[in-house]
Amino acid sequence: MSTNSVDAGHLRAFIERIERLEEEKRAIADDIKEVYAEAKGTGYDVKIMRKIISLRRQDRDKRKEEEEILELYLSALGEV
Amino acid sequence: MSTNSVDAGHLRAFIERIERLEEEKRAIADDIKEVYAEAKGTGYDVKIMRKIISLRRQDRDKRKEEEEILELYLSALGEV
Amino acid sequence: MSTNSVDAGHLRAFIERIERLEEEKRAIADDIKEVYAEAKGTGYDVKIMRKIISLRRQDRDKRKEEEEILELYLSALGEV
Amino acid sequence: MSTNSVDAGHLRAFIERIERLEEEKRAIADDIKEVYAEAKGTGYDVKIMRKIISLRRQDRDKRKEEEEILELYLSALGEV
DNA sequence: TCAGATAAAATCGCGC
DNA sequence: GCGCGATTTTATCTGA
Repeated sequence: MSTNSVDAGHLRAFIERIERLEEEKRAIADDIKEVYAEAKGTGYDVKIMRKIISLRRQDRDKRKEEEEILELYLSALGEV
Repeated sequence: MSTNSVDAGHLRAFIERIERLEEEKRAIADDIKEVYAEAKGTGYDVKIMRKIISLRRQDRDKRKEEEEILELYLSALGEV
Repeated sequence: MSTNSVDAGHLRAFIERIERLEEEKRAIADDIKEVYAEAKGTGYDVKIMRKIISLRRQDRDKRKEEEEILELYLSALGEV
Repeated sequence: MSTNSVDAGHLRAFIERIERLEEEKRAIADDIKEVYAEAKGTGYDVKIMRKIISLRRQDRDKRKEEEEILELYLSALGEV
């Protein structure tokens, strides 16, 4: 009985932590939207901006992956 | 020329702001995942947690919409 | 060779089925628009109608989710 | 008073008609999903299928638009 | 006709 | 690896 109520309190704490984090996430998503709106207001094309950001992210990911592969090679060599 | 470089700089600034915000968003998403993992580690069922959180979110959304429709009703009455 | 042409024919059949279904879907969407237009023509506020419909849909969805979480609870208890 | 109740009944009728149509629309959307699933089950790539369908739709739209422009030209000539 | 809101489709990411 | 839920992107619609 006591165990259950403690557990319930713990579960509630987890859930509220997640909800707070999701709220923060939503706030940031709104900030992003605002920046896009501001950029649009100064004449930039949002669709193009999204493409640029997407390409840059792909570049980063690609570079990171290449580094990881390099690491793998190096550690494999170390084990020879 | 000067105009273009200024504009380009401005666009770059917008893009970097967005990229920073997206990075923050990703960090929070990771935090959320960690909380789920921790809750799972203490024995809670993640699927049920998600459902609970989803239901609570629906409650909030519904309440918000009900307030909005009340506003709509009132403004509609005001126009009679 | 024979295999390819059969497969191509099969793919074509899938695609045409989907296109026909999408056409039906579009027709129904048009019907819905017409009903809204007709309601508007008899003096109803479309925005309010949409809100009402949205709230009713939320009710249904929430009820469905509540049943699902009940299932989850029961199955979780069954595993104790 | 009588007017209001009649109106309410009428509004309810409109809403229920729309809800029925939306239900049909959802059913067709489900059918489409099923066809995709079936195609996937027989080895087709859903992403590619979507591309094909999208391209074919664009073709149709383009052709329709060209026909409309042709109509415009012809009627403009008729008015000369 | 266009912006802003709404809804739909496509994509991504997770848990199982 | 697949289904499913969330997110993001695209298309549609309405009101100014």
